[in-house]
Amino acid sequence: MKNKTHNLTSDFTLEDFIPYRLAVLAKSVSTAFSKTYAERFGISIPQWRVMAAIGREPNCTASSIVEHAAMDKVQVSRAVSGLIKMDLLKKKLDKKDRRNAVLSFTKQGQEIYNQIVPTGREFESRLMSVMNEEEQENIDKLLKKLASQAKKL
Amino acid sequence: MKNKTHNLTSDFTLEDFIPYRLAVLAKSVSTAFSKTYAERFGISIPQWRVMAAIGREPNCTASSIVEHAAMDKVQVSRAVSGLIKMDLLKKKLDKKDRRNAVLSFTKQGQEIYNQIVPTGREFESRLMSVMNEEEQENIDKLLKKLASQAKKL
DNA sequence: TGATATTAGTTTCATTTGTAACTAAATTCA
DNA sequence: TGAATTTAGTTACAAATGAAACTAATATCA
Repeated sequence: MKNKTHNLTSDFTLEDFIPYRLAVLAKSVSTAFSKTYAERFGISIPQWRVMAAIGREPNCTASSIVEHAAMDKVQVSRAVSGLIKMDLLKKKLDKKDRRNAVLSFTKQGQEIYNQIVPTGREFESRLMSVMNEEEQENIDKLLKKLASQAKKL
Repeated sequence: MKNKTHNLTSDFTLEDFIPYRLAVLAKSVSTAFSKTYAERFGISIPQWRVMAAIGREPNCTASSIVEHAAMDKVQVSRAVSGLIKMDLLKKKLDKKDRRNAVLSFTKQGQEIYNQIVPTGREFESRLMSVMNEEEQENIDKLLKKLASQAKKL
């Protein structure tokens, strides 16, 4: 590992800077991944997340998606309304508390979800295929550490 | 490591999905990092990258920034023009080839750069402080592998 | 030479995203 | 009860981003 203890501005290299590297990597992964489904299914990245969240927890509310998909309520609202227009989702008001809207797949939406998940898994496994088992365990652990630390900063 | 070999959609969890985890982590790191300089210096993330690139290679052109900062030419153009308005950068046309504009810091810009780099280093080292030396070497190596693989997908 | 293509960078316009204000329903509690 | 607050979700407006068209300068080569 390079010595990174400096007092001045000498030798500062963007390419080695972790926040920059994470941003570039995440963007490159997201872009490549979205190409595996964007034109095929006509959905965006936030819509993919919403589909995944509903697949995991059918009949959930938008608030539950906010909690599980790292999106704010505006993003969820927009993604959901797009998916409803595409007839992939339906929503019905909870009779007990009419603020809550319960979300579920339409028949079509369920079919697309069933195709989307294996596509995602395959992409992930191709991405991870450059690492052996031990390395995969390591990256899992290290990303967790970083994520937890990032939230504190 | 969890078994991720499935045929169907059972047990698909967004929280465990690497493309998602990278996106969430990168965003959380970027947001936290930009808070260390955004209001203090009044610059945006793309502007930070441009400052870093020029600090590394003074008197470079916008095209050189495109190559070293993972930004497209529109982003660079906009960031540069903002920094010029703020009087942190100046640009002069190359007499030999008047398409090229050579970029350099103003006195003010150099001063801000001199503060910005230690701030970035400090942020990075706080972020990385949750990992020991070996783990830091590992994450460096694994992010490189992932970045290289992502470009191929 | 001069028509065509390439390169550097900017501008324009459409889409996306973020922030704040808003509606509607339910809850709290004096 | 009923006024004030909270919660769920939407809408509206501003700022950021992306894609494509554009300007200006240089290079290519018939």
